[in-house]
Amino acid sequence: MAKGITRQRIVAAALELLNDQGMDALTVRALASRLGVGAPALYWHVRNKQELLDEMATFVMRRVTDAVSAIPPGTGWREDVAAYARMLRSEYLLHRDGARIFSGTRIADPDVVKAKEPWLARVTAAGFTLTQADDAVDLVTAFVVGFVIEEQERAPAAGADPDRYSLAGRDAWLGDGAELVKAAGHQRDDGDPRFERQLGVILDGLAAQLSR
Amino acid sequence: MAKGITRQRIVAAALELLNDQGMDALTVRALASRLGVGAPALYWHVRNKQELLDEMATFVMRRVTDAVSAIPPGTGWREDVAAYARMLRSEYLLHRDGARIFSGTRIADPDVVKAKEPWLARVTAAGFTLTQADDAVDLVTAFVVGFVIEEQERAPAAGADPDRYSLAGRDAWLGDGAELVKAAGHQRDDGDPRFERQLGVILDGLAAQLSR
DNA sequence: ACCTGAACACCGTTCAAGT
DNA sequence: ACCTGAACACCGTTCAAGT
Repeated sequence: MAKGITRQRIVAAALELLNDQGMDALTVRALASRLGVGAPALYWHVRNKQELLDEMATFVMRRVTDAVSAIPPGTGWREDVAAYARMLRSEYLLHRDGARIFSGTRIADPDVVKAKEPWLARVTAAGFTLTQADDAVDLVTAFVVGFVIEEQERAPAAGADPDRYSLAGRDAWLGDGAELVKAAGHQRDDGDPRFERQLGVILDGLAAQLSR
Repeated sequence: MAKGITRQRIVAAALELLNDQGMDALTVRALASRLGVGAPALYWHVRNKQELLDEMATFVMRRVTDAVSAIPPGTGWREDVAAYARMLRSEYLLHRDGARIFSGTRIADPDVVKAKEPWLARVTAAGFTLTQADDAVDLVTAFVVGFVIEEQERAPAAGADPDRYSLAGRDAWLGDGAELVKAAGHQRDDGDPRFERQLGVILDGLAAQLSR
């Protein structure tokens, strides 16, 4: 029962392993032993590790597009764009080092790419040109990738220097001057509210394209 | 003359190696042999590879902040923000896999972080709150990181499947339907104009915060 | 068709020992 | 103080051989 390795089971196990142990522990050998086979066995089902990563990213993106597709029509472009951004972020956050690992991989399934179609249809119907709508997806995607990479990087890395992470420690590290930099650090709130504010800026910028 | 290894020389050589050979070839051993020493020698000057990467990223960010600091005052917040975005992108583009490698590293030099001070001063002077200015830096940074990761990923990876990269090949891969997705692919222009358009959206969004 | 065993050519890092 | 030689515990991947 432990055998009968399939592509899907490999991908599922790889995502579990990533969550449990993190990026560095996601090795072909560790993945194989979790599946109860030797490492070379995986190469029967998958060309190489990169193809495995692509498959993992495709799985995650499928969840994003499925969720976005489930949104009822007529909610307005702003909510459509925001929903995509939020789903992408939360799916990345679900997996350790998700943004770092999945960005820059290639979607392996055409259906996942094609899922952009209704999204583009809605946004263009709202008055955007096709190029503007396409830019909007890319802009939001780039923003989320960059945002979550930073977010996950800042995660509690065991054994990190606490002085660099506490506010007082950071102020001391910075030394004299730079009052605005320090004040900004103190006001800074992490996570959802910051994400929502910055996403709001992008949405406002997109809205400005309509009234021109 | 080949000896006398110093932290600076190590970082410089590492950046050269990255440019010449790419991310996967940036190994401690290859770096050491380029410097004419054995691999363990580097561990006298640098704690581990991560510290080396942090130092490389700090070097690159110093070039960005230097360039931004050189901008004469009074050019307006919009140009200040745009200049930062453009400098960050071009410095990343200067190094193979730059965005991927340097994102999620920690700045090692407080002076580089403190260089944000005049930038924050100018942007707040233009009417933004400190939180808005701080958000603006982060938003632009996240966008550039995400954008350039995608941009460098799409670079001519030797031995890639040309059918996935040519427009006709992509259309065939996509199969039937998804006319908007295909049309968007055909209209798509890469590089500078796309970057400028998307940056413009962000700038418009920031401008909207002032008129409220 | 699917998997194992053994091997190849590497990694980052440590540590005693040299100068 | 700075570097070498040798080693440790790993990597991703290949390939003949088994079933």
